[in-house]
Amino acid sequence: MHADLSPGEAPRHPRSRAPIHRRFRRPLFRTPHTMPRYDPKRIEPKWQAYWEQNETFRTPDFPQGPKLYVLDMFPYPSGEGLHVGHPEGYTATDITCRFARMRGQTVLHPMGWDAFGLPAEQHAIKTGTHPRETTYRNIATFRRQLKMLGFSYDWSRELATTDPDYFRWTQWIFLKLFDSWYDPEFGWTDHRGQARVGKGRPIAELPIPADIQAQGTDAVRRYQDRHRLAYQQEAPVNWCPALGTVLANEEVIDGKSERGSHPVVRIPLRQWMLRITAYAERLLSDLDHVAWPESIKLLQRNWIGRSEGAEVDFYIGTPGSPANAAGFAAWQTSRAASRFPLQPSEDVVRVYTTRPDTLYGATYMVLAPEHPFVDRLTTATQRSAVEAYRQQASMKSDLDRTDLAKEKTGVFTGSHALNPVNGQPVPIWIADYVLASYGTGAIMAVPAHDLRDWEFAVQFDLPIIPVVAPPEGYEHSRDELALERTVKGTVQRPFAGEGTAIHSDRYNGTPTAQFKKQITGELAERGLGRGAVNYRLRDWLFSRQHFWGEPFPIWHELDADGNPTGLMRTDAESELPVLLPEMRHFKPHGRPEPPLAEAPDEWRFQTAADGVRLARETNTMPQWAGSCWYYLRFIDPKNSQAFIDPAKEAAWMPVDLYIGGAEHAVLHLLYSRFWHKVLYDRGCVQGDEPFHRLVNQGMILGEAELTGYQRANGTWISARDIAPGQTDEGVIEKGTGQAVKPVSLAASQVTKKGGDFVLADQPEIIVESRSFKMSKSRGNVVNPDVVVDQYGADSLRLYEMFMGPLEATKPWSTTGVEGVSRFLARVWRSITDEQADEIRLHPGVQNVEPTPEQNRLLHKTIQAVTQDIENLSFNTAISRLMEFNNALASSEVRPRKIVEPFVLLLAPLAPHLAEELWQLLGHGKTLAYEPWPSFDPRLLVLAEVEIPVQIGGKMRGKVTVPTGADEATVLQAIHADSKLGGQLAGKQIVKTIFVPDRMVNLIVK
RNA sequence: GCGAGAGUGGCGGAAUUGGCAUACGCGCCAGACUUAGGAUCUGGUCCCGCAAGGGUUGAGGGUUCAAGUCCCUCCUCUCGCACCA
Repeated sequence: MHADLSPGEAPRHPRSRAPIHRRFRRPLFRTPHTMPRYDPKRIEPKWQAYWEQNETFRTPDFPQGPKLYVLDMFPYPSGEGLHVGHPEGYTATDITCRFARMRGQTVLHPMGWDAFGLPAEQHAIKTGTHPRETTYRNIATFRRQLKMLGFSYDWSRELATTDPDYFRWTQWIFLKLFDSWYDPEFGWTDHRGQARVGKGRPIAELPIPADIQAQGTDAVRRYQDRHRLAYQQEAPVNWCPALGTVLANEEVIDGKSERGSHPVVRIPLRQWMLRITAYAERLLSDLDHVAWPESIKLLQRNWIGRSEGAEVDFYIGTPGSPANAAGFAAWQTSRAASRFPLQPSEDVVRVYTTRPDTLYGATYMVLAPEHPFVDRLTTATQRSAVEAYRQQASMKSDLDRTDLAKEKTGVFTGSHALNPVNGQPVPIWIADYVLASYGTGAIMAVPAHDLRDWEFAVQFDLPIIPVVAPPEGYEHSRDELALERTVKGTVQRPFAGEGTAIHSDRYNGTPTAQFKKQITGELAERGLGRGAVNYRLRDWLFSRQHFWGEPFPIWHELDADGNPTGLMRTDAESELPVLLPEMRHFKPHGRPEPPLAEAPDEWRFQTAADGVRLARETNTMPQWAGSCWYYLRFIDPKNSQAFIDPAKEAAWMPVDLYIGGAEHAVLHLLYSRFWHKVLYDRGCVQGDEPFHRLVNQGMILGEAELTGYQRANGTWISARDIAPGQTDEGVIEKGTGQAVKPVSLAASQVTKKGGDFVLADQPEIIVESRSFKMSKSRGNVVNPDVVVDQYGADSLRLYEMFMGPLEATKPWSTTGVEGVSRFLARVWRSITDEQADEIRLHPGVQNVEPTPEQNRLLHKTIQAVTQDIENLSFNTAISRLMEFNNALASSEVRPRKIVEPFVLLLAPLAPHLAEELWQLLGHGKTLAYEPWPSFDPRLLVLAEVEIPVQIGGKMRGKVTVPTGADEATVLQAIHADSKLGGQLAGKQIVKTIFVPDRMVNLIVK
């Protein structure tokens, strides 16, 4: 896809050249004896061993003094090993932790492994290696790599989600979810003392309706099962018959399997669901209590997708007796008495709408193809068409169905419903643009005021009645204009905004907002509708058809024939963990069932004490499960009595700083918050939000690449003339549609012209310059092992922090690493004696008082570095340290009083080098708990300041005046200045803007 | 399409939140030490101009004594969502 050879240039490997030369040549050409140069290969393992042996970063069970819980999103230990993206966030947290320790905080900073997951299982299918083996081998690699980078984790708290000691409690939490129901009306007071309504409660407290009670214990159990936060439902899965396995959504691309491109069908399978929707409102409103980036909060808000509107019932008559005027009248009368029922009755289709004010414009209805009433509403003449349509729709995934580019499709059922406000019959259609899983799975279609309905109505020639007049001077949106049509010479357009009611009986003239409120109230009074809130958020599909996941602690009861009865039992808490069975073969067995269906019988079945045959649940939990609560277990990782000791939980939670990739902005963070809230409701934890402050580190891209484009005949073509996007064949020329070949170019072949890069010998050809996401296929992945080998861990850490703001996306640059590596070597040389044969202090490092200038710079640096680290602005902290070192290196005398604090300032960022220098300065133990240097603000003040002078808003010069000088003194200095005074001569100062110690602006005439 | 964020030297990026634009690093140029240098050190490096001076923060407009920073219009890029009634 990407040609690697640049014309006329020998192939070149960007990373391999310089360092090899340096390693071999430097000692050879050095002066006779080897000088004690900066040597990370010696220093770094030495201090890593020291920290490990002395348990320097071991965290006590309870904080002594102020606590700080700093957490990284723990990695999935892939077979590829650590990526340079990982150490970015990890370095940021490590700096924060080291800094906090020096400031006297007790820091909890743990690391672990999100170790269940598909790749290990796929590897097992291919090679027969047990996923456990692969996983623990990968973990060992990751652990080695992280230790090599010198992170100050408390490794005694390490955990993996695959450890039975860990997933024992994952299963335990599942049982809590299974044992809970959500009571939306329960009033209580939260830990902030605020009154709340709605809480997760023990299932034993679920009120059982009398009619259910009367049907016996099995009925009661089924009723309870329907209300649990963990419940079962038939849900479609991606079944690939050719591969004989069920696929995850991300393994399906365009309806075909990612591997092999085999067709994938959607078939319903019994699935576990978690009722996260019950917590939608709290997940939304509690975002106000956390210090997260607004953008992430917004993402979550959009994902939850709250909307307000109304539910309205449309009368359809009873099965066998379709809607008629008499039935409609009777229904209205009975509804006025009974009010609006919680569950829709058999004689209505219930719709959800955000625009109840457009009820008079509803000219048809649409049900989702899966709506339970479709069968009964389909008339004989329509039956075959409806069946065919439903069949077709069931094959499509949600993704296919929501493909916007497509025309709307649908089929008439043959039946009609009656509009509750005017009794008008409206035809009932089914169409896949209505989703079964949102709202009530049915809509009233108001084509005049909904773009989707408009499109559908035009497609199937259904009536369009405008019922809202746009406000005066309304300009139609681009989308509205795109759907414009002309009927008998009149232009018609949909209008989706708010305005004033027309063609709506006595409501005519009512503004939209008022109309909504009014009609919702009136419908409610007549028992025909009610105000309703809906969420885009769906319940969480919590089961996977995989082997390498947590087994569910659930048994299914079997009848005499060995068929499941639908009733369930749980494993007792004391029987946890439920371990995975020992299996040898991981190959798919060819049936749409989980691999665990092949487990040995002794794992699969048992007979309960009461003689009932039980079959174990064979689905496993998704990878999200283990990461939902790991932050809690880190606080008390070895506890065998409880998932966490409540006293420790109270002492350490919440997580004060959580850093990780933005790719988890929605799902992981939403799922964790949900579990935490359930645990909170059930009294297992004491706060309702787990992560106080969240920061997303940006992505690190590969090194910038210059790309030119060449036609088949070898002529160049400007990047401007390349069609946007790519096809399978590669890149296409805009005008001709001809395929062109991308060619990597060397920097020497390219120059800058205007805002573009162009070919040096053909300046009319524009070349593309950009960085790409690191990927194996592109070959631009940077391996941390290689970087550490060549430059050392401190250099890698420092470079990743120096690249730019933590949250920004930024390209890798090998020369940039060399730059920071040179800085560390300069620090080494400014404190050690490079002339000596052995390592010793630089002769300039003396026990003398610093000059006022040196002292001022030190205090300025302390102030700036302190602030920068607090703000996670590590790039500027590093540049401050560079400035300081530049000054230090250029002065003959380097007083200890400024060298020592400088080493301490460097310590969080480059801990190995700092420890080594600290030791060299004569200190006997680690600097990890040395007090952070403080600064004296009085020392920051200069005796004199240079003030910029503007005349008429333009910079004209500068004057030097005593600090704090008043306006008159400064003006005097300006007039005395030869240049400035001259410019003012003969002019009249109309106005003076004076900012003390900052600037002066003179307005002259 | 909708939502969010971002556009500053050859490159990564700074800029007391409206007050000296381009800190720091890379790269490049020159010099020093050298048999040699891709090590190290010194100096230079936004653009035009010999200079005086003028210009410059994606483009255009506005507010202000003063705009990279605030407001409006537009362009480009990145990320997220995408028939949610």
